[in-house]
Amino acid sequence: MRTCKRNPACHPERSVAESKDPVALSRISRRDSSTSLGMTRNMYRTHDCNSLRKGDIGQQVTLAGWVHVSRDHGGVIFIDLRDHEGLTQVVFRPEENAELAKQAHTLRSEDVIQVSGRVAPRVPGTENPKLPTGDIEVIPSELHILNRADDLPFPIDAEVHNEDLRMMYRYYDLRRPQFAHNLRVRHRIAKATRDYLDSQGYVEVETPILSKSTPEGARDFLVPSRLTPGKFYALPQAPQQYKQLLMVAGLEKYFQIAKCFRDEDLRADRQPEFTQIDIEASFVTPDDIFAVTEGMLAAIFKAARNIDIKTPFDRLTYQEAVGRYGSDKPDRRFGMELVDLGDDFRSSSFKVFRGAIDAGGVVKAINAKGFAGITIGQADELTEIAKLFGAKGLAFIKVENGEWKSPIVKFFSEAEKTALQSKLEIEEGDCIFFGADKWEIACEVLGRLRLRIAEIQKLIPKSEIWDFLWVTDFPLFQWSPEENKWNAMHHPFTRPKTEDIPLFEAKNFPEIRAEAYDVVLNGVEIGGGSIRIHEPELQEKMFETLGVSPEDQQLLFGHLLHALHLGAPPHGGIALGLDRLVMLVCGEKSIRDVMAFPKNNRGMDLMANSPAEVDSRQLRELKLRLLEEKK
RNA sequence: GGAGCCUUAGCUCAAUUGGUUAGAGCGCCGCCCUGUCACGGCGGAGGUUGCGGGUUCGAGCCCCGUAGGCUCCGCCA
Repeated sequence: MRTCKRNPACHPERSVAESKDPVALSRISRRDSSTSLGMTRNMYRTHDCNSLRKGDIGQQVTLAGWVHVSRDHGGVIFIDLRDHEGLTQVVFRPEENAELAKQAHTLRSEDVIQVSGRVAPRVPGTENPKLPTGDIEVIPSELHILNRADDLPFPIDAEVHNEDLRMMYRYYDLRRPQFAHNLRVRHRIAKATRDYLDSQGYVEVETPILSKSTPEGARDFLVPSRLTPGKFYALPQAPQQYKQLLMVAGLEKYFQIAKCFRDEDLRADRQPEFTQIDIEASFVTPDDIFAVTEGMLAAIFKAARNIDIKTPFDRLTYQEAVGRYGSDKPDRRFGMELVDLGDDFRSSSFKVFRGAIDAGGVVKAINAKGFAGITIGQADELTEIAKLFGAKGLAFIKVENGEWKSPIVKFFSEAEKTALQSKLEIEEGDCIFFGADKWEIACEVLGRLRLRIAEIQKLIPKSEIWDFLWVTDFPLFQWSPEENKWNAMHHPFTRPKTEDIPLFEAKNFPEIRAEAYDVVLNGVEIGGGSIRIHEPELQEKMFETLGVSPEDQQLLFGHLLHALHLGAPPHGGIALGLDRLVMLVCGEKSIRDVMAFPKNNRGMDLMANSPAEVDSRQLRELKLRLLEEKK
């Protein structure tokens, strides 16, 4: 599975992003060829390597690029010359120019050369239909070796799994057509974003990178201040407060393609520095934010992939999403929804189910169609997952030969069995998994099982599906048992739903819903936002609930509170993760594949070798001293 | 902080149950080759099997430890 990941033949539905084939790159490049042609005509070249066609036969041209591959027949030598646009075959013939052919014998992959010569038709029968330039070749009269390449650390036209090594030679790895494609898609997405938001009257404003640490949220990256020794800037986790202050400033429609920084552990889709499409507007309701986001995403998909996505997006409340899919970012590309069995087991004699319900919890189940053949290893793995997310164990029923196979079936009454049968639409070959616990735990456990089972059963459709949806009405607060206090689920500036504000007064915190929303694509959260609190009293009440003392409120958020007192308009917005979006559009599994210079798992750049030690003089200037490492 | 998987030539991988001198393809070097497009042919160099220890007559393979990579959990308002 892994080895064929990038083989287009295995996945014809995949984007050319998956392709290592330079031919595929040429296809997408043509869209831009009019602009790139203009750029390439200079002292180094008259055309790019994806320009020449039959109609150019007879022309004198100059090309420059890398030796992609050379096929040396002893006599005639074929060079596939590669640049960012594509490939052109260059043919050295001893009988045409012996001296040049001799030189061409020495060419190796990745040497940088410049050739001048005439465009010729290929010998009939030797045209290459796989190349856009496959009808012609260039017969050079001049060859300049601009730069030789040493022995290569790894091949760029083959799959290399050693990401470590690739990161060390990132500038070389980026020559892969896959990256040429991904970085172009990223550019187009950024451009479409700017163009669309500009058309809607949004103004791009840059906010400070040297910012201030705040107690809530992720760990900050700190930057020591030389001019005020002992004090630190923080790199922004998001431009959140600045954009709200821009609303107070009367800007009304703001956006920014903003670098954000969070000092947390990394994942395939998480880097310490990443990019958000950050949007904020005044006098808006969630519907306004939904509309501009949908319009923007439609423009992005049109520009990047020429895909027309369906708008408006479906909406699910948090309750619905978690209740039906066991996740606040449901992947709806397959079924296996959670089914509630509370009504059927309320007075059951099966103590595990009855007990969960009596304790105020739920009984839910999913039906994995055709999964009765589950192996012992798979069952163990799923049980591990269930336990990891808080279940005490995992009960399941295999339906084989018309028989329900499970140690728990004997506890079920006939009525209960009938209810299961009809609600879960049980058929021969199915496998039913149960969750009986507090609502949150039962849902999350089944949600995780659902995703893993879908993976095992390969339920996610091969064809490209772009399932966007909004998840709305998130809880405002989340209880933290570790800190023994309420935390903001989104962030402390999120406004409660107006109809829930009375609950706020009654200190019924778990019931309060926020005017907060996430946009989800194929089970991945690609963005989230909220309507913000614009009333200073409500903001103070919010801080109070979160355990921020009045003194700290002034110290940490004084500027924001003052701003709210100076006529802040109602406002709200959203932020979308650009890297994740590009990743999905490119069909990649990691955001590292859509960033030019990402960090590895431990936050290190193996190419530049950062982070690195600094000179003791630099530390002295900052009035910093390193602590001795404890052994 | 925790779990899983991985680490054999520059790269991608192989090596029966623990058994001779650790192999192949690509790349590299040399020679040959005039229509290829993953060109082809012949030859060659290239290895402390991540590192340390243990079990054994014998370890790439089994055990313990350790380092690194990736994925996940925690964490990421």
